[in-house]
Amino acid sequence: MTDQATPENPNDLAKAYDPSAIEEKWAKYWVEEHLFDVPEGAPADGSKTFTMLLPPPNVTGFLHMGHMFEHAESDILTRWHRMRGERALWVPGTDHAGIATQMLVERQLAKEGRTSRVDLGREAFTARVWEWKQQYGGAITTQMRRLGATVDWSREYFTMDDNLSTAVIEAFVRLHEQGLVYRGAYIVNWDPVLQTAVSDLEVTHEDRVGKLYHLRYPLADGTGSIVIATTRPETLLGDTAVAVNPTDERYLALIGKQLALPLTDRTIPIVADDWAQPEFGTGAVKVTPAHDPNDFAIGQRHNLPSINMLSKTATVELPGSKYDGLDRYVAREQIVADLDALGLLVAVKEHPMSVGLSQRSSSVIEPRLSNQWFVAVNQAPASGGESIAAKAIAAVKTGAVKFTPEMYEKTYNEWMSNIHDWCVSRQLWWGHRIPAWHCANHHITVARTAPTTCATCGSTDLTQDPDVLDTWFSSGLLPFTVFGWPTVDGKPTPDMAAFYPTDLLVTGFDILFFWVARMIMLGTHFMLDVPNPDGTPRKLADAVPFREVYIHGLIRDANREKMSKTKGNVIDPIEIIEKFGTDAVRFTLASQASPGADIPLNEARTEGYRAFANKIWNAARFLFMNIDRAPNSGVWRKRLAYSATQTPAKTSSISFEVHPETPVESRWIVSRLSTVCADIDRALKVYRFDEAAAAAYQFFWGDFCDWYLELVKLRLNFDEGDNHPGLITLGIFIEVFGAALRLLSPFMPFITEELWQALNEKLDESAMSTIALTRYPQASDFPSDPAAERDMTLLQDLINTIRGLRKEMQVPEREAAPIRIFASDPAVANLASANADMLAKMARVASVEIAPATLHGNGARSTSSFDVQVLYERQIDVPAERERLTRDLAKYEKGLTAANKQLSNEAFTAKAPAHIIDGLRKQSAETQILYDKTKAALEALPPA
RNA sequence: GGGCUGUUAGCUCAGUUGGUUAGAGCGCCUGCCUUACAAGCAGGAUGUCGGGGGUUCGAGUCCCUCACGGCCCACCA
Repeated sequence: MTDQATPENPNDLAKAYDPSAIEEKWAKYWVEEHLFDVPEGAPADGSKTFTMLLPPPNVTGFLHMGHMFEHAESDILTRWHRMRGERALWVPGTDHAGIATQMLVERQLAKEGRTSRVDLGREAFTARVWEWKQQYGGAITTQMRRLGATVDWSREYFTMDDNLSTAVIEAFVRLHEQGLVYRGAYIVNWDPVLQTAVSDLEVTHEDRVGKLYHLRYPLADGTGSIVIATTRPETLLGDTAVAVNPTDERYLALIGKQLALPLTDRTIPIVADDWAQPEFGTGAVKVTPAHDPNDFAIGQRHNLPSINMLSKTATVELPGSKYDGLDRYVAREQIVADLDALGLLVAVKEHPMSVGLSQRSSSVIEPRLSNQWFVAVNQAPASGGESIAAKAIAAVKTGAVKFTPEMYEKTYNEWMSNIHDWCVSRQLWWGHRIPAWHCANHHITVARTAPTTCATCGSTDLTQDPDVLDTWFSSGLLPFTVFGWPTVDGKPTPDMAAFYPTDLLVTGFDILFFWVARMIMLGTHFMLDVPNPDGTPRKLADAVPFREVYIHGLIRDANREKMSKTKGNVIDPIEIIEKFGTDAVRFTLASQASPGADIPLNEARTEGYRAFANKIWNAARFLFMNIDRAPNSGVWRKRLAYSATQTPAKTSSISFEVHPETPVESRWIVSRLSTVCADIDRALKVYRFDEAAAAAYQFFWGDFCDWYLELVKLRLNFDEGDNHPGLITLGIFIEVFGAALRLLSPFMPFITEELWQALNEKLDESAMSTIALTRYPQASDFPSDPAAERDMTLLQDLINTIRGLRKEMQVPEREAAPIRIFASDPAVANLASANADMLAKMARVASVEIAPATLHGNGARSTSSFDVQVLYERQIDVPAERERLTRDLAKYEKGLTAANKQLSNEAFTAKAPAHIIDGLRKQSAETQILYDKTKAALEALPPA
């Protein structure tokens, strides 16, 4: 704790809150004390569990604002559930991130001027990647520790850990056994820079203006020609047909004829296929089965050969051809020029098109025919049952998995219903190697461990498939592999029994298909085979990887722009944290977080929440100062003892004592506390972090500091012995403050921990422990007191009215002035006289005079229940007062007219619900009073 | 081509199933160093709820339409 005690400030907190002085200490404490580690298996005491999997960041990654946002939301929920007495488990880990990591190490090699990965060899290269991983990997998890994320570090995993790798192999082999994995030559998205296939999802599309070339292909018999249209003329070298639509009358006569393919010595047929659209281009399309997915399909339909004419690096690969070895774009220009020279270039038109780019390398994807491994997602397993996609669709349709916001269910269904087989092989070295072995006779043996002989021909000449699996294949298994799948005996492990299905997944929509959908597919597929803990067969509803998915928005900059390095508008979380403190940043994020909503980050807002932290800090200073002043009495110590023993497990038999003679502000604040507890719980249940944060903020600043803390200054007198009401008030003050800290703790863990422990220390509580393991305040813990709330509201009205009047009359800030209250209701008058000290403190009232009637005009301010005058020599500013009254009058008149018009509408009174009509009547009556009063006051003003 | 989504105060956003006079933070104006806090206190101003039409006793909220944004999916040579 910082120690800047001064005679003026007889407490030991610094005058302003300095996050940097305390955050590291607590971050370290939370980790080192293993406070959030969760033991294996179900809790012995039968308490509920709450389980989440951290979306594993790439091992190469650094923390950005998006992580911090996601982690803040997740941590708020985890802390909240934990404080509610649940066994909260948040499992962290990192992903080996095949492509990203391999790229990074390759780049490093290049920078060192060392040999390429190919020269290094596979074994040495992967060793090098592991080395890199040990040394630099997992920067994010280090940063997470500093930010106080309450994950269970004892369970931290890496997707290439031995047990997880074994599970990946098991999953692949089982899919193969079920006939759901196959290998074949298909058109895939080829990244010529990374030299690997990538899945459809890893291709992003960009609109560009390209060129559409019209090329003439002469008939082989010399009787004519046909003009085709293409955007990629270089692929002409791989053409094996030209297709026209069977209904296209222009070409009917040509169907079946042979064309002399220009620049080659090959002839190719003209085929009829529906794919060719008469309206597009010339209506005739060249068919290149090896380099276009549609052409591949046409090739299949018409039994056309495929000519693979592009290499792995997208250069022309046609030995003997003059174009052999040319880059695809160089070849394009060359070929167009050559065709032009031959008079076969008919036209070149600008053509808007969408170009497929590799998400990782940004290179233009080249569709390429190659041998790849696929997961058959639409096929029923050999052993029976439904396809992977069917189960994944059912999981969401039946509500076993729920999305927030709900609209993502639609997106998910749409995608899942049109899903293609999943290309899972990658031509990389870093990742889980595919457990398949090829023999010299081109047979493939898929096995859990390296086989000695080929399963088909018995050959012993075996080499393992060089490819590795898509990173998302392994991460898609995580919800059950982290809990011990596959199990030796087929029964669930204790962890699986306790924590699967997990309760919630917090993630962004950017990995909805990549990861969320894959987890649902693989979870429902594999876990359906694992029986329930009691031995009964598992149902789909309990095979799902998580019961709920909460999808958050994107972090944007202050102008709602997406953050990107090229735009240079990236906000570094560490920087902003150093500037404002972790709690302030967390609160900023929470205060704007509602399902699906993007977060525009602007510093002004964070500045405001830094001020909020400072406010909390200073409220503590004030409390501590009073504790120091107070005699060492059991009265308030009992209060704190009560507070400190509030463990999450204690869920009942709690009663907070408030005596009827306790001053109104204390009864009021306790009642408000009850309400705000309910509000926060309600909001967090539906992921309205913004509403929860606003409720906590408003309560602490608006109610607790602005009103309670000021009023309590009237009560905290300790010079009359042990049972003085001041001590009772101090006890309530301590308890409400403690509860407020606990309420805020999930949102602002650092400052609340610091102050909670400081408070405990101050009260010599020996059983000190982290605030994170105390009970989350519940509405039922505190008595609701409608009478106190009503009285307090009236007093606040009175004080606000007097303040406004004083301001208008320009009564000097420090000068007290007498007031006169006119109220027809004696209860109002009584309340005012009984709380004259409150009025004096809050509105500088010198004395209160009561007049039993109402007053119209004469410099009074009015509400519907009272009029009040400030008795001061200075006259009110007549023109200003007239202006204000005129404005009010117009407002009331408008409201009155509208209300009365509606009330006299028979259709309204006949159809509207009673409470609406009553409400409107009441409002109309009140407005009428205000109108009359205002009108009278206006008339009473001296003439202009 | 298909789908989703947004437009509310100068700025960034709330506004639950349609219901009483639309809110918050920041910013702005005025006055205060009032012993927890100037990262503070008190008071104040600010809205044709994107345009138009419809349903309804009643619309920021539901429907249609237009305008301008944003996002996702897709095998348009």
